[in-house]
Amino acid sequence: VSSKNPFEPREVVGRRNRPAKAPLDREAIVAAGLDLLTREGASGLSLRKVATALDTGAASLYVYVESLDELEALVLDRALADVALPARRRGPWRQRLHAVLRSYLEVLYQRPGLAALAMRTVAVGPSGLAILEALLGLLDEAGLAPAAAAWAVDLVTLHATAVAAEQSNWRERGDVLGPVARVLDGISHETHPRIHALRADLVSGSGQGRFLWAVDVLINGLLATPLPEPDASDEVPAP
Amino acid sequence: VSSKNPFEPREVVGRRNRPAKAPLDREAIVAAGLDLLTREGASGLSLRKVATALDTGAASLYVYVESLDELEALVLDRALADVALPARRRGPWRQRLHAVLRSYLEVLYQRPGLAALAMRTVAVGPSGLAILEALLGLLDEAGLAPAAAAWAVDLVTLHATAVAAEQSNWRERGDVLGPVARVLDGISHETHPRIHALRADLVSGSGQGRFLWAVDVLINGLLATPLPEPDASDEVPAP
DNA sequence: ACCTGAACACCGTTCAAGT
DNA sequence: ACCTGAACACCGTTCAAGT
Repeated sequence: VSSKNPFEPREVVGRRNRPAKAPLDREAIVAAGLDLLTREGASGLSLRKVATALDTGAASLYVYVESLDELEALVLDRALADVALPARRRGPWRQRLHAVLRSYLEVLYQRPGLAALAMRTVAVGPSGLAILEALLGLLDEAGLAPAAAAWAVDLVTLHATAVAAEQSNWRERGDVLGPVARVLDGISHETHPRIHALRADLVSGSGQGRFLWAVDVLINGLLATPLPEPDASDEVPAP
Repeated sequence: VSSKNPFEPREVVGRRNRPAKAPLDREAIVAAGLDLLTREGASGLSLRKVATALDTGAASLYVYVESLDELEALVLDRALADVALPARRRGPWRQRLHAVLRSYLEVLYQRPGLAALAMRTVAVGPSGLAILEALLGLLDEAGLAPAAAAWAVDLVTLHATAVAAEQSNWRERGDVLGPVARVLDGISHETHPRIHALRADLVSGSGQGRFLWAVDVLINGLLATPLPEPDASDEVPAP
């Protein structure tokens, strides 16, 4: 059978038999999810789109993944593998701490929608745990008591995640900060004297500069603030 | 016509003519939205559900509201009207600052889904501006330079919002912190010595206690950290 | 055991048609 | 000017039916 004739019906290879396409697999699902998220943003990570990318139907994914929530947690942890952790214990701890947090921020910021995802998911996969372990080490080097370091690591990662989420949002909608600045410019001195006076300062500075300043605020505050007494009641910690 | 007979067909009042139901109106739409959000959580605030609550179709809302995004911003600001701001300038500023932030946290925390909404919306409505103005005053009392107060107010509200979002999330899913604690308990001392050692401290303390401690960390850090030089480049601020 | 299509119960937004 | 129903292009999840 000479099959050079272009008009002859092409032999339709069953989609299932194409060796190029990896068979369905938890790994492949997570990889496709992260890929879609990176390329299309928050709305790209849906079970239906992941399924389409893998040449199947959404229902088929449920064999490998319990729900969209679980897939999101897996995608987040896979992305967090890219966070650069300090290899050796060299140089000032503050610099290394800055570097880890900046890397974390960047990983979240580079994938639109990933930060929002991190806000609603506790990262306890292998990558998340590695970051946690590294941060605990750095906070120990900083001189924090172990129990304080435990609370501090939460504070510091929550801050970085929130900043990434806020900024990713602005970017995804296109408005960087312009509309806010315009609102602030319209604020009357009579009703809101402080906002009026500070209207420029409120939106000043680059995201990067403000983030690193905030990290220093956190570090300096942590060094200056002891844990509250482990009293049974919920009292205000002593200043 | 004696209409006491219960079997007589009730006179069906045209839905449009019932005086009990307020006519469509931006105010009514926002009120219905906040009501749904409060009672049903994040998934309660949808254009279709608001429309059903107001006895109309989703399309009708577009006369009064540009999009779901705009409705969300309006609902957020209306909810923020409940935040308690200090009436007079009495008592230590730190206590009043704690009180404002705790009230803000509570308002967000009491309406499931509102915190997540606040994470993706800049609150520049009347209520949001009133809170901003009050916080700027308190940070001025604390002794911060005006420009520092401008950045600080952002840092402090972002933190409170993020904490509310994180905790609302846990509550909405039912798992308070148990699953995380179980994961941490399974962490090996060999691979993650610090996480293993601190597995109890990482999840210890009440949300309230941790929040107030974190606020003090922020305040103390702000008092100890000057703004970076307004250099053109994005340098790390001096510690 | 794995995969599938169809169905269910939802979304935001648009638009032609009515009053 | 305001309201409406229907349509469009999506969702996550379930389930009976196939192999």
